Amino acid sequence: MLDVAILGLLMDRDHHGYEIRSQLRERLGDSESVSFGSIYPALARLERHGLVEAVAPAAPRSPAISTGSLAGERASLRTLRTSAGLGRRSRKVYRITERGRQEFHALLADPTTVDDGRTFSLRVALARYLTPALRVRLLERRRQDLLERLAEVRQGADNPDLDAYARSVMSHAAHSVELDLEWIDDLLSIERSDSETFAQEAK
Amino acid sequence: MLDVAILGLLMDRDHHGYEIRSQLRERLGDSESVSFGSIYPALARLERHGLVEAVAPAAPRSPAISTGSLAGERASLRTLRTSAGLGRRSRKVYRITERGRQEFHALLADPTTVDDGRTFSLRVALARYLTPALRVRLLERRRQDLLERLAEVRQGADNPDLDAYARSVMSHAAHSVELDLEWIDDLLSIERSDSETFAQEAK
DNA sequence: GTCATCATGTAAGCCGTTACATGATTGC
DNA sequence: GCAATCATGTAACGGCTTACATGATGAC
Repeated sequence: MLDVAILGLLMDRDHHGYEIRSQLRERLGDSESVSFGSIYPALARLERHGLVEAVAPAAPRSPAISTGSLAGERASLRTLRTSAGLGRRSRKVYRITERGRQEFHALLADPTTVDDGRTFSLRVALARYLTPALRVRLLERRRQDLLERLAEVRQGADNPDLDAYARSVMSHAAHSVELDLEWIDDLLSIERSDSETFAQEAK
Repeated sequence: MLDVAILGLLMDRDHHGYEIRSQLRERLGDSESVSFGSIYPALARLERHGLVEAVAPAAPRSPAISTGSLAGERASLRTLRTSAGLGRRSRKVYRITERGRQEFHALLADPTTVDDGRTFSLRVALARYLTPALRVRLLERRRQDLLERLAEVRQGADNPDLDAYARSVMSHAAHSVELDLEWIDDLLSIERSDSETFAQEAK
């Protein structure tokens, strides 16, 4: 799922690795920060697979004429790692490729992966890249899972075998799932009113 | 954290591996079930470390006199794997040892591990095994972390750069954290009123 | 007699972490 | 000149999953 998240951020604009960590929290709502030891290898892998590419950032002074020499190689690497005059140096900025965009859409819509809370939130945060029909499918699937979970934790909350602390955990879990369900129902009703507004989507 | 969870279940009563998975959900509120491929190796490891031991379940007919022979070894294994006449067979039932109890308390109270939502819930579910002071420490730590997270997601919810879906994720995350905080504050006020009721705890 | 459920276990591998190594830039 | 922050990367390792292999019991 890290791959979808990174590709999702790059759909918006170019990023360098260090930045991606904070963006994951700020834009995609990721609660436990992923470590750099995950991010850099992931970017390298995505680059090897041709889904992203390193770019020379904006305002390229001395446009890096390739001389074919070793010196030229080093120079272009330096250019690659030089930022847009904003002070910082030695950044490696990545851009998503066309293949990356295709892969992103495929991963985001993949019906075989079962969502937990984290991946579901990630997908909703990127839901503008899904079709209305895929959004509804995503939401309804999660809704079904949460209804089952709700029945389970409600039973736990009423279980007299459990002590007060364990019951409290169960009852809080129930409230938490209820809140999630309200959220999903809100999102679903928005999807439905939208599709009424422009009565055009294929049934 | 699987170790604490398993040991926590065994603090209550003996369990066999297959049962532990369901108990994790039903009694400890674990939302994503851990697989058997995790549980059995964990039990084997705990047994190697002497924290749990396999027991011959109740009503041990033919008390398994050790003959030293290979046949005897097999027989005692069979006894070990025979359940308390409740139909089921070939279960391996585990009991926590004294060292296991010590280790359990140490792990549960360990101040060096930072809790995420999952481990925090687990610890609260097992909070009856903590002293009042340790419970308060656990709750207050988590409270602090959540306050920081709340500030972050509230900013995200107000960020006009984000589209409606991403903002919705942030705003739901905020509500979710608020619910968690209410829960924690409830638990804290209970802890405090309890310690007033029996005004005895060392300050 | 065969299917669903209960039950244990192993092996391969994924995905992520921590710890380490390196170095540039900014502010004091 | 030194510390804090920004920035990239590697290596070792940990924990958990999936898939596989095996087998007993109870229900139909």
